[in-house]
Amino acid sequence: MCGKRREPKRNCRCGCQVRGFIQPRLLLLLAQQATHGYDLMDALRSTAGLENLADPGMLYRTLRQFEEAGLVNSTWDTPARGPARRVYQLTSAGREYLEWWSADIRKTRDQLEHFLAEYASLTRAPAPSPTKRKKEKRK
Amino acid sequence: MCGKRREPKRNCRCGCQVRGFIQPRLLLLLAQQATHGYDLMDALRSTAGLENLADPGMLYRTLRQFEEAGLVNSTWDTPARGPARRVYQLTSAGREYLEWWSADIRKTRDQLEHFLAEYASLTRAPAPSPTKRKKEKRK
DNA sequence: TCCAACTATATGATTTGTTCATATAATAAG
DNA sequence: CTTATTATATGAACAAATCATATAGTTGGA
Repeated sequence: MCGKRREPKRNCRCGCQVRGFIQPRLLLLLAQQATHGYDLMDALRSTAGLENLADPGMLYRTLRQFEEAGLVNSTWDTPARGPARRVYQLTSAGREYLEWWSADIRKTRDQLEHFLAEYASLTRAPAPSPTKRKKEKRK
Repeated sequence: MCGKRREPKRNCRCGCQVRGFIQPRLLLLLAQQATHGYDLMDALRSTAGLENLADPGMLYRTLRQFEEAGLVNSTWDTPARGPARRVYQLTSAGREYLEWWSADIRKTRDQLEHFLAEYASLTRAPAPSPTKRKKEKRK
């Protein structure tokens, strides 16, 4: 199902995507090495399953937001050849935020794990006896 | 960071959320047992970390979309006491879609796992030697 | 030399998903 | 007779993601 079952789009939003996953990905890449937007885009594109995170629009906007929020600093790099590039480097606030993200992502992973376990137990027991969900009356 | 660092909201969207995660959750619940919206809401609310998926607006809209897409059928149940309730039951198309979702969620979990592994390796090696990312020139 | 492809950054418009607010109605409890 | 609970639902507002497009310098080839 894709909303109203329209024509298949080039980049269908259907399916499981982690909201804002571009943020921790970028922070992690910048934690590994200070670099510029285009390079980050390349890095995302070459990571399996993250190709669609590499929309230039999202990417550059996110980097600007990071800077506004003080998570990164940027300086212009004018290399001998090629156009100028804005190089971003993580601040300590950015590192903290990355830390927070990783804790958050751990929680989300646990939720997905929980879902998968439930689904597996369902498919193992093909004839589900109608197990009534109890609803505990509050107070 | 929360967009533009505004006042804390009651249900801040910040953080890692799986886009559309209410969909597989509902399908799984309905695969376990045919039931109505309010009961599904209760079930979601009692699952840790999924409380905010239980917005009535989202929930009822999603159920209607499911029906439009042929993933569920609904019938009215008018119990001896209490207001009428629309009971949803999963169709075979719905079961297929749930299957597809579980495969998709597995992928997402793997991505999160990959992120966490990378982050862990970064924090294990506190002084990151500037490991240049190679960019393979395409043809 | 001109044109295409690549590197690099950026913004506007639109769509979709989520949240918030609110409406309805029947029943149950005090 | 008022309030709380059960139950379904819609409209408005907002946020995130996508799609489309703009720019400009560089590199390589015809």
